[in-house]
Amino acid sequence: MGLEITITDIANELNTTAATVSRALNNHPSISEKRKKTVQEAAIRLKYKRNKIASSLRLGQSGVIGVIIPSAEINFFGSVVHGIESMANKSGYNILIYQSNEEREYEAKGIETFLSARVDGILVSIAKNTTEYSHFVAAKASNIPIIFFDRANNDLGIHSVVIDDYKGAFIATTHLIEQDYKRIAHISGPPHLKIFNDRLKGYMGALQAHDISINHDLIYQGNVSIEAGREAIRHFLKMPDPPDAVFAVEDFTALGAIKELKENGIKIPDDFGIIGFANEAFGEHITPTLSTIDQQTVQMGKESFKLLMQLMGNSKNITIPQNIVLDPIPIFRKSSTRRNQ
Amino acid sequence: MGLEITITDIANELNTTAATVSRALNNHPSISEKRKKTVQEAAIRLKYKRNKIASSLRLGQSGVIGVIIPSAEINFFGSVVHGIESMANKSGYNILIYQSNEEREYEAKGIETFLSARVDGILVSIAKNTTEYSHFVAAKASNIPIIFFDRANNDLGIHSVVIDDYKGAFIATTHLIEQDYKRIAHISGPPHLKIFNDRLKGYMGALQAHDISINHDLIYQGNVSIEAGREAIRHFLKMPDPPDAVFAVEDFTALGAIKELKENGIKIPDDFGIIGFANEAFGEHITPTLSTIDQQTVQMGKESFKLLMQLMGNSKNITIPQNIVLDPIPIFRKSSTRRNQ
DNA sequence: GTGAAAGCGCTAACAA
DNA sequence: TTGTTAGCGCTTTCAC
Repeated sequence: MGLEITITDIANELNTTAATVSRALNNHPSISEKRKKTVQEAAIRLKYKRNKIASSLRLGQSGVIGVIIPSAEINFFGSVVHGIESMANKSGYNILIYQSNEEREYEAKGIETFLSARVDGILVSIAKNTTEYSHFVAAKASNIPIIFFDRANNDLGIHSVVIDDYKGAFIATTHLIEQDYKRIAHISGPPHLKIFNDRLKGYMGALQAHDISINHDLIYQGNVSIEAGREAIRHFLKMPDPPDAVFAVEDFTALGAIKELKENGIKIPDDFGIIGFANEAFGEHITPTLSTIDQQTVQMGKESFKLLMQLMGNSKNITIPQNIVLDPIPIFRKSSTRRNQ
Repeated sequence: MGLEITITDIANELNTTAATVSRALNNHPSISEKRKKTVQEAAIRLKYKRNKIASSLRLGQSGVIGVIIPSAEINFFGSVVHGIESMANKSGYNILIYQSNEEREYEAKGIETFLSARVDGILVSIAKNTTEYSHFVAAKASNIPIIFFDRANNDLGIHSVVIDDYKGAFIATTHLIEQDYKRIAHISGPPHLKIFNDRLKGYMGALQAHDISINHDLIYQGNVSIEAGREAIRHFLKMPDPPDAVFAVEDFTALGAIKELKENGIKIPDDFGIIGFANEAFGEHITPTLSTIDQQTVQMGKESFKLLMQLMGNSKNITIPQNIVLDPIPIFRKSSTRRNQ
């Protein structure tokens, strides 16, 4: 550093001033075309690269968006980040990534870092282990546009972009009903997380909508993992009157269920139907292929950025928290589609 | 903006000067402990957040690393980014993400953006469609530390961190030989990409090392996809003397091969052995589980950042390009492990 | 141990 | 249409 070409260098070269060069490079209307041309040429010739740091300091905006995700290793977030970045890129914004590792401490540090970096907006998917939200409240108080995506909290007056978990679960369960399964169970996730609780409610809502009474023995509470799926099936198979279908809270749970059922010689989908949630990549490659609910990850990223753009444009105008809810997309594959239908 | 608290505000509050406050906050040795304490307290009380943009401008370094990846949606890169970010975070650096979408044009724009943002270093995995490298040469010329990871080009004098594709392919092929498969084929990728060519060479090297002659009819050139795997198998099965095992250049290709073999009623691994490359997530969940070569993605991210740190520390000292080569890790599962062994 | 003053590179109000 | 001047918030040299 220090040896970089500045607009002053260009100005000296052309016997003019930094102000004129700045205006020419920024396509200011009051600069003659001839001037613009000579300045552009000199800039290229001297290999000038605008110093965005100086520009940001002067303008009071960085052109950077901060994104906090639990982990870049999780497919889902990579996919959302893809949506965010591609949209942001079109609008001239860059994306700073921070991983919370599912811990509140890192999450709070991420907020601090972003505030310090003077990002123009923050996108967050809340860490699993976050139960205390003052860092978000502080961010909101400091007046920076902030939006939750996927893992949101509606009690903080913070905008959010999520998918309709209730609806997704409702669709999934209804599908099992329509496939003529009679005793439909649910493997749920930790109930303190809203997304999982909504899926449980969607399951119950679908049963009720079809006048099927809810049997709490058919609801197994797991912790969203392959092993939880296996445990649930082991538990169900011990019952005198076991279920003949399962809506699993998440694809990995569904996968565990499938593995356990296959090991017990139970035929899927003929004797047992399975549907998951998330549309993980493996779903279309396992046997049987897994029915699931797609979460519109890329779209979620794009919508999140779009909403953020609105907030950054006129944060004063949007006082009521916007909660954008995306439609889940059902993907019915073999694990829940009976041949004899 | 504009209403943010600055060190001048703190200085006024404490009847001192910005210089002293700056020094106190930066733990400068010549500031008394008492001063430091009062300044820290005032900073917290006034909710001061250091303006990193101003600091960066003054210091001539941004504390930001630019990372260019083909797409955040691809698992592999999410995983590497995870490694980079977690390592960088520990050293107080932040990560700017840019997606090339496999196009040279975006890649070049990413370099421009990063140069303009005055990032302290750049990490790139080259886009598939990049065949002209002047943008990298320009970056190198402008003296910014730059490193390729995974997809590298050794002709530009640019440092790189990759895995040993030759060795991985050698191990995979040797494993098939040791499992007593007799006619071992290879489904390769586009030969102009070094990583795929290295795997082809590793396949051939392993055969030669075991005194098995190379039969070019057993090398099918595909384009790294599920469909390519299927096509290859269809092609092989038409042969009068078809192969009894395949080392596929990549897991998705192996997956296509497995699907096609199963549909033809061929038993894996008894009558046909398969091994892939990449350790994609689906591999351990399909039937049969897929043998593969792990690419050490997280480690690759960490090593890349570590090397970058060295370059940023003393770029003058390292004149010879460093090419770090990580060891691939074999993962042998059912698709290539015969029961009768 | 602290203050005064300058400057990083850019942009914008004001003046001409 | 262009130049002058000031200042964004921070750090650092030099002086005391």
